[in-house]
Amino acid sequence: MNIFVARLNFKTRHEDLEAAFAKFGQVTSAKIVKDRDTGRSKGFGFVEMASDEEANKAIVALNETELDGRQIVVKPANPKTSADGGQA
DNA sequence: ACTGAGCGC
Repeated sequence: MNIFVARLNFKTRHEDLEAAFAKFGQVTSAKIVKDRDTGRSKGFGFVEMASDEEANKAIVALNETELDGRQIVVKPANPKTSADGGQA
């Protein structure tokens, strides 16, 4: 289950997401999206969990909650499929 | 160093 997390604190790290979601289930992967050129946090990230149901309740549990001193938005992530071509 | 809606190389 891929999870999209937005409105993160700019100093929040990937391990912070992993720790936050790991409290509700097993986190398979967690990543903070940073700027490719400067390396600064874009303020959002992605979390992948092994259990879909735990990920789902983790979303409703961590959505609009405070993380690292900032309220975050947690939603199911969209597929990375592009209109040009990618995943079929 | 800063900013604050939104989807990752």
